[in-house]
Amino acid sequence: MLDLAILGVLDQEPLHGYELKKRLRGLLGRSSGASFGSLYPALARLERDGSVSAVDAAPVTPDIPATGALSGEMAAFKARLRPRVGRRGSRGKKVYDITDAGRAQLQQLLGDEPSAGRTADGEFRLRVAFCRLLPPTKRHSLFASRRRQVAADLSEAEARVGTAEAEADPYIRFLHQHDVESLRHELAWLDQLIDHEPVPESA
Amino acid sequence: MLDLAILGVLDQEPLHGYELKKRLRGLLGRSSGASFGSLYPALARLERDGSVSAVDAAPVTPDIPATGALSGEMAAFKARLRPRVGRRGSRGKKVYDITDAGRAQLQQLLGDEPSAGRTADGEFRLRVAFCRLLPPTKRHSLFASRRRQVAADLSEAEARVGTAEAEADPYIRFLHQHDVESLRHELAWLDQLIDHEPVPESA
DNA sequence: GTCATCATGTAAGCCGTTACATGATTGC
DNA sequence: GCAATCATGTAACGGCTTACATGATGAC
Repeated sequence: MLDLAILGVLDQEPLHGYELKKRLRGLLGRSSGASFGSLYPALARLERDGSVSAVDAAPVTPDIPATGALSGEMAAFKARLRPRVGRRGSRGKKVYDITDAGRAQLQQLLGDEPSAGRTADGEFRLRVAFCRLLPPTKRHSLFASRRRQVAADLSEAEARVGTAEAEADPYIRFLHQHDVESLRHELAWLDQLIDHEPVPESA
Repeated sequence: MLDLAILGVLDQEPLHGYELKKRLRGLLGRSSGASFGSLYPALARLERDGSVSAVDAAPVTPDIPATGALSGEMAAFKARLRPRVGRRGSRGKKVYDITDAGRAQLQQLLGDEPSAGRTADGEFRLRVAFCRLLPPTKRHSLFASRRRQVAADLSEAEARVGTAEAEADPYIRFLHQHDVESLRHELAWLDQLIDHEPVPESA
């Protein structure tokens, strides 16, 4: 799943690991911010497999041709001149870019049916995030399948409200109530997503 | 975390593993339904540690004294007589009950501060579910700390809406929009929880 | 009698977190 | 110069899932 996330993000824009991690946090959405301990090994592996290629970010400033021995000081000088541009000195950073093989792998990861049952929460997020890469049919079936799952979960959750233990304990009741509301909200959101799609005639 | 869940559930009622798993599914809420592969070893460990005690559910029917060699058939016979009482034949089931040591451990697990950062989603659920076991002060600080976290997450999520990538891709936009709404909803829910509490004068 | 469900367990292996180790850059 | 942040990695360890193995019970 990390592979999917990495390839999907790099497909938009080449990035180095540290920056990638920040993007991933936004995508995987709180809770699961892939840690360095998993991210870097994953990048290394993807590089070995040829799915991404790493280039050591330019050790000299790109704008000005190297002036011999001064280039190092020049970089520092320039950095001091424009402190808030966001572009920090780039020595030592490894910028990763997706390769054709990587794009193929990404397509394959996205295409693989989520094996029927219970697609992990985070995985669905990812698939939605990279929806643009999917053909409309797959997109639709992704949403539909998720909708079924959420609807089923909602039924279960509704059944739990009004149970003996829910009646007895106000905190449990709060919990179940929140579950129901969240699921209803997610269902409505999914319907929005589905309605937004240009419906494919053949499902 | 599994320990916490198991002890908390058993604190309400002795159960065998299979039934326990079902309860756990309701508590941990979709996604994470502890599997047998983790549940049974956990129960075994808790038993070794003396936190729970297991009794093999009565191998002979309790109502009728064992009639020698016939007891086995008797159980089957009785089960056939009342098929829908819910009490199924109980041969081989191990019913686990929490011990005093277990209750102490449960209190300790609940009492341990969630170490500041990012209490996993599921852990918060559990702590809420077992709130009744907490003194009001701890309860309040649990809610307050969670509220801070969610509020922070909400800020981040709001910041992501209207970003370049969000503008470019409708699916990303949907995702971020949903994040914001969900977090707002959770915040409102937390406020309900907090308001519901008899406010302790000294925080 | 056979199939689904109930019920309990073991073993292998993935996946990821935590902790550790290192070093450049920048702000003060 | 010093601390904070940026940046990249390694190693150990842990927990959970998956798959496997087994058997009783109940419905049809």
